[in-house]
Amino acid sequence: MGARSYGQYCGVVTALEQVGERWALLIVRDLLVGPRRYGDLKNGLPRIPTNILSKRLRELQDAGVVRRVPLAHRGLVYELTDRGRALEPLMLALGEWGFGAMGDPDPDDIVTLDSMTMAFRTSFRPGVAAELPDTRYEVHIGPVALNLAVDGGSLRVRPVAGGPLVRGVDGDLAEEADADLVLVCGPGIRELIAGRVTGAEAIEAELVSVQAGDPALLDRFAQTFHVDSAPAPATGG
Amino acid sequence: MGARSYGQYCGVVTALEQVGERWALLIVRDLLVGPRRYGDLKNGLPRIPTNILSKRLRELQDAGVVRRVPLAHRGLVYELTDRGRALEPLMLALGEWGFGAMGDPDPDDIVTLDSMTMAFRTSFRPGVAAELPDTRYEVHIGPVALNLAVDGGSLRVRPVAGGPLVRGVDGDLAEEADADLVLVCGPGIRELIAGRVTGAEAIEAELVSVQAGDPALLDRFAQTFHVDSAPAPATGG
DNA sequence: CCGGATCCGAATCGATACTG
DNA sequence: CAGTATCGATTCGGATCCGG
Repeated sequence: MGARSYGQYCGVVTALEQVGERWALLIVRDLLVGPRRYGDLKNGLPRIPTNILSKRLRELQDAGVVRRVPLAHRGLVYELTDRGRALEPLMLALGEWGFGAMGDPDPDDIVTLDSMTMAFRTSFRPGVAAELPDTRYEVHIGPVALNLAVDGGSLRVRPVAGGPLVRGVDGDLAEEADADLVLVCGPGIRELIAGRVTGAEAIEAELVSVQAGDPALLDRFAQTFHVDSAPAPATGG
Repeated sequence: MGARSYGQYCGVVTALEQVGERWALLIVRDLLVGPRRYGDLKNGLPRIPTNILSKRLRELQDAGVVRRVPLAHRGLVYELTDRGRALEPLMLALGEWGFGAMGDPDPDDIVTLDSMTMAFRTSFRPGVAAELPDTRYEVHIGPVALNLAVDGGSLRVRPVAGGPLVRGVDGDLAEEADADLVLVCGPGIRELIAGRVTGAEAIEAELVSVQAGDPALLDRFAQTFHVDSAPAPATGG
């Protein structure tokens, strides 16, 4: 038994020993979005030391969470195994709980494509969405631009091709026209997702700005993507 | 922003910064069972250095997860705030995922009352239990003895009064008679909870030993307390 | 005994530089 | 691109000590 073991025979301990080290779950978070190269991960986690990234990837492979896959021509990607993908419910629970503690960003906090992708997956409510018309949202938040396609009770999150707001200058508006609602927002979007403001209030307070589409769709957006600020503990304990 | 910050504006990061440090979630795990004194926590986590326990408790208070409550006469207990209790779904997800990676215990791994209590909460299936007759189980696993009272779709886990198997010598069998099934088991109980063996097979392989009650109830136990070895990832991503 | 605080060696982490 | 090597800064772990 390693000196760094928690020394208990318990599922929680086993989990923490496999994915509880610093940075490990953030690597998993990004890999839940899709396979990533070493450099992608490094870019998505700018403050991770490269030696730690390397070490964690080896540990995650040893734990059977991550797999190394050679790419067709050259290079390679890391991807989650089935066991790694089974961490998704845990990741969503973590993001949901953390949402309730988010304040305003520190001056040099960054926002990444993968973290926002998982954030929208976290707040997505399939049951509610299934009762609403299919809708496509385009959300710009800082340097990140995402396309959210709600289709029945399922959600697909993709980066907007061409990046944030650099389209349109040469007439390539095909995709933008695709979205029913195009939003530009900042951290204040939390208020909308937490249900602390209505769509109209969010626009009024300039928490979000509607670039295209019917502003009334903002309330549908808020119903679809919602996190309770004070999640109720599970019953039956 | 601290040098130890992950530097991202993201719910997962916020959560990890509040409860992602070493030992923090194990403290929360034990507090999910009930309020605990400093010495209780130290006992339940024998390998935690006392300075770390002290530091974590302060951090968890700063994060609004834990509260310090003076006791009636003297002493004090730590207890979870509402926000701390909201970590229960996360904890169950962690325990469930970790269950699938548990092997046999290391020679000096220990088992504690609180970790086993959370383990049974993790594997409890309210929906299944509601379809089955109410049942009371008494489970002895190493030094730990628990009483599991399944009542409709809810579960109550309590330590067996008097501790493990020291009752009976003086005729105090009132509580034991209360249980419909009394089990003594070791790590092999995993096989039963994972559904890899039937109740009869578990007895045959000596994974569990039935001290009292109808051995046929073992299958009801396995239906009630069950963890899928390969949990399916959530859909809709 | 309870609830910590203090001290110190060992291990880990973070930042930067460097290599196939 | 995909890491390894190195080294100072932190944190962790283990033990001891202290006040009530």
